Formats: sequence, C-alpha cells, structure tokens
Amino acid sequence: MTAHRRAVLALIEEEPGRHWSAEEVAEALRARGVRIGVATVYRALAALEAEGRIASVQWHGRRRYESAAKAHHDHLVCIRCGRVEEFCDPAIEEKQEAAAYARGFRLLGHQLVLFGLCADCQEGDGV
Amino acid sequence: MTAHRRAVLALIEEEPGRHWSAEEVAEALRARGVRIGVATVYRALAALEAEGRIASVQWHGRRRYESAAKAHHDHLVCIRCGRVEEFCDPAIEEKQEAAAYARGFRLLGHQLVLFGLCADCQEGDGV
DNA sequence: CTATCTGCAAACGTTTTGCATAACA
DNA sequence: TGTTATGCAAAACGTTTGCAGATAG
Repeated sequence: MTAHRRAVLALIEEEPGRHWSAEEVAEALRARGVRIGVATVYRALAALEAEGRIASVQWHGRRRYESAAKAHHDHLVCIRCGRVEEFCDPAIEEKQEAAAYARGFRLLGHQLVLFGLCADCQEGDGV
Repeated sequence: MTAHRRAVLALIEEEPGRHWSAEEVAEALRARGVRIGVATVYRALAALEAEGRIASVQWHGRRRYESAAKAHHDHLVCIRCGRVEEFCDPAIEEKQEAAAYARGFRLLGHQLVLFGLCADCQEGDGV
C-alpha cells in the first residue's frame, strides 16, 4: 500500500461519522498539503473498497465512502439539510435475506437509504 | 397530456415487469416510428413521475422507470444477468418507518435494492 | 393567443481511462 | 528490475438545460 492510499484511508477513518465523496477526499487531502489528483482518489477508493477497508453507498447521484471498521448499518438522509443518521435493524436484514432466499437468489449486498425530514427541518415546515 | 407523453406512458404500462431506462424508452419508441429525442423522454418521465403515473428506482448508476399502477414493492437484482425480481415485505416497510420515527425523522421515501445471484447464475458458479 | 412542449446540441457533474512518468518492492 | 501507482487531461456516462420553433388547448 502506497502513501497516497494510506492517506485516503487514514482520512476516512479519522471521522467515522462522515460520508465522503471522492471530491471531498481530494480537497481535504490537498488542504493538508498532499498533492493528489481525483483519478488517484477514485482508484484508491476502489482499491480500498475491494480490500474491504471502506464501504460505499450512493445517494443523490454521488457515491459516498465511509470506514468499514464500523458495524454494518444503513442510512437515513434528510432531504433538506443533508444530515445523515445511521441505523441498523437486524429484523430488516433478516427479512431481506429471507426475501432473496425465497426467490432462489444468493444475497450478496443491498442498498437501503431512507429519505425524510429530520426533526430540525420539519419545524419551519408547517408540521 | 401530449402524444409523446402518452406514448411514453403507454410503453411503460405495456410491460409491467420491465424497468426501463430513459435511453431504452427512447429506442423502443423510435423502433415504432415515433420521432423523439432523449430530452423529451427525460422530461416526459419526470412529468409522469410527478403525476404519480410512473415510479423510479436507481441502481448501477442508472435511473429506471416502471408503471406506478402496481402496488409498492422493492427490487432484487441479479448482478450477473441483470434479472429483476420484485418483492414486498410489510415488516420491512414497518421497521423502516419505525427507524425513521425513532430518530425524529418524517419518512418520505426510501430506496431498497438487494443484489445477488439468481438461481440460474449460481449454477455455473461452483455453488 | 398564450402556455406548454419539442428537437437539437451544448453543458453539466461525476466517474473512468490513456498514457507517459514516478514510486514501489 | 518488473510491477504497480500516479498526474494530467481527455473521454465517457447519464442527465439537464438553453433556445428557437412547433403544438396544444
């Protein structure tokens, strides 16, 4: 593993609650004086994900990366302010497995993102 | 509603099991002699979705549209052959609502797609 | 007649790729 | 040394937009 990839991984692991886009990773590293191009960031992210060190989710047309050190979870996104909460419901996971199994599929992964309005954003909303 | 939009809607309603990308809609209509540009297709799809006539899901970086006439359901996609199965588990829906509520969110929507290998594609796979 | 829709082509934002150079092991 | 990673810039990809002309109601 090269210095660049180590830097990308270290950055992502530094803020466990954050969901980084590739562009944000590049900017954050440059702000610390690392000279890195977007292509390298994308390649590093792909490699780290293949190694299972980071995980990715996609929403609003952009892929976001986070450390894979944390336990598996899904996401709840506020469509107004962009706030992201994580949640994990074993019953949902189990039912997904069952749904796949019932149709003869071997389940390999899933994407589950809930969209809504967070408590703060509901306020000014007439709700 | 114009002839073009009617044609887009009719096409999508014609094959209830199919999940159309914008490009596929354009091609299918052109194959039937309808002269239509992609921009018009995208605009028609957006309008039809806003009216609640069609629904969309996104996976593999592409948005796909289907008739909204069917009941709500989620998707199970074979990552090898692209086959799509639909499923609906009321328990999952309920747990999603609960997860959002527990965090103060008002749930407005969700994206749930399961990825795996269908029965046929598991065969040649050493499984 | 006015509002809306259309085609085209250009622009957009994100991601990938080609290639020559640089760093790794 | 040979293999792999990097920077840059260009291309690819799906999607959106500006605009002048066409169509709907």
